[in-house]
Amino acid sequence: MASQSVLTPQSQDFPRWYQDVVAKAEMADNGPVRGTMVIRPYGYAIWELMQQEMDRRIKDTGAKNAYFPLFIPESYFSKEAEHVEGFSPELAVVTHAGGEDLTEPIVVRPTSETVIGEFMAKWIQSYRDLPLLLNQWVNVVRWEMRPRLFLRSSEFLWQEGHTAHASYDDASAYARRIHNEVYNDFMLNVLACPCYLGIKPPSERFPGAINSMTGEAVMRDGKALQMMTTHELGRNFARAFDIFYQSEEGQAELCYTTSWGASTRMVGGLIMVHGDDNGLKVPPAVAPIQAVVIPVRDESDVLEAADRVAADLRSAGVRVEVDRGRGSFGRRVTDWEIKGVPVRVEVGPRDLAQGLVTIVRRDTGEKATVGLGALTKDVPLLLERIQTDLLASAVAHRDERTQDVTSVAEALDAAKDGFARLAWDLVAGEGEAELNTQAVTVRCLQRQDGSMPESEDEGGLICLVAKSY
RNA sequence: CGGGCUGUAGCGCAGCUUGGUAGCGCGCUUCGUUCGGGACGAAGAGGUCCCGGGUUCAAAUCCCGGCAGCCCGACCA
Repeated sequence: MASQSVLTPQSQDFPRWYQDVVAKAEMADNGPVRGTMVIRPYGYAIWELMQQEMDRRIKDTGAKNAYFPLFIPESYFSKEAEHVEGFSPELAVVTHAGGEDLTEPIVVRPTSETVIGEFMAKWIQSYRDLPLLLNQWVNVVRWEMRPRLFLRSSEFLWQEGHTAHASYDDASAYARRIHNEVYNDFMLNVLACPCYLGIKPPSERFPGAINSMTGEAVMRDGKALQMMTTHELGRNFARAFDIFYQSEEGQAELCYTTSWGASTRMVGGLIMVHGDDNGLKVPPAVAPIQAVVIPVRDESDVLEAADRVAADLRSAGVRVEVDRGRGSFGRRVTDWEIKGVPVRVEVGPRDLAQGLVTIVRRDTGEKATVGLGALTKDVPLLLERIQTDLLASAVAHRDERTQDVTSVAEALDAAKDGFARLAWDLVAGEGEAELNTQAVTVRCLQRQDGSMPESEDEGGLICLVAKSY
């Protein structure tokens, strides 16, 4: 039997590896328009589980879901100077509709601060209306120069939260709560993707924000991927859209607003953090299929046993599927490995004769034989262990790929295959420009202890720099 | 927008130099044998050779003009 690689070429050529996995795991295809993406049912099932987990956390902070229009009058964008400048190059604009040229072009939303700002101004009258905490799950369009499936597509799905507050402190505290209790908690406990949390340097800030917080994950090849972002918008958008409230003292006051988002990019991040040359490794928390039962022979007693095993696991709360494919054993196993199903249960006559089945972990390849009666206890436990082990190995990989350095030159060297951590004072200004010449960017600023600074003015900050997707 | 490259079956490609019946691998369909780590045999289906024009008895192949896509930089969730 000739050995043959599932995925070629391998990790040396990472984007190509990535495309192969996405295609073979039946996650997504390129859409008919350059940069758009078709998400296939398996990829969407992962996204749905992510949505559920994140939506629950968002609602726990008191935010409510709503919906705002896809089409935004172009004039809304010009109301905030930095915002329009930042987004103009990547807007898709409708100029023609109903068989006529439009008098005012319509922008397909790249993000919804502007429309939502317009409505916040109408909805907020009194301090009693605050905080106003809104979220929406929608598609947005950004005409990027180099699209890549999941990581940066022209159209993508996301959650965008928009809130208005009476004070800077309240806005700031809420933004930090979202960043920690929603985003970081989700990344650690659901996606098992540890992120460096920090603030963006001014050069990388969201257009119109006074502060942008980020979570930067370390991909398998050492490059960075921004997994989510939370912006403090100060009073910039409130001023542009007249979002006032009447205070207890009867004064008209401008609101402080925030916005925060996380997108289908997380699916791509998941693949590139946990995947290997055999395909995906999907953490059990977001695995549409947590265990696949494979009858090793197409014989009725084996098939029946497989069905019983699946029924038992299902009743134990495991998302399970029986593989009734006709291919050879090896083919079927490989196909499930590519899809990253965390646990494989092999049901065959030799084991069955002794009342046993074989269970195999996708993440380590480790095999064990267990009694039929123990499965409903062992598989859920194993799924929990895989979830925590995936996080542990991602943390270890992140740390291996991060070097402490003491100069921009050393940082450039370290950024060839990972992150570099150094004093922000060494980088700010000319150092950042020098890094940029080698496609290395400042991913985030942190305090010495790794915690989130109030702002870049704090002094004594460190920065993490890397190449990014 | 700079610098490289490619358009031929669903996917990956050969054929083009030197014009002459549209090919290969994978995948797909049917039947049979298989099935504890990527099986095998037999038979089949599938084409606007990117588009337009030119040269020629004859163009995937030569000439001219378009268009599209990919990779490396600047943008970005």
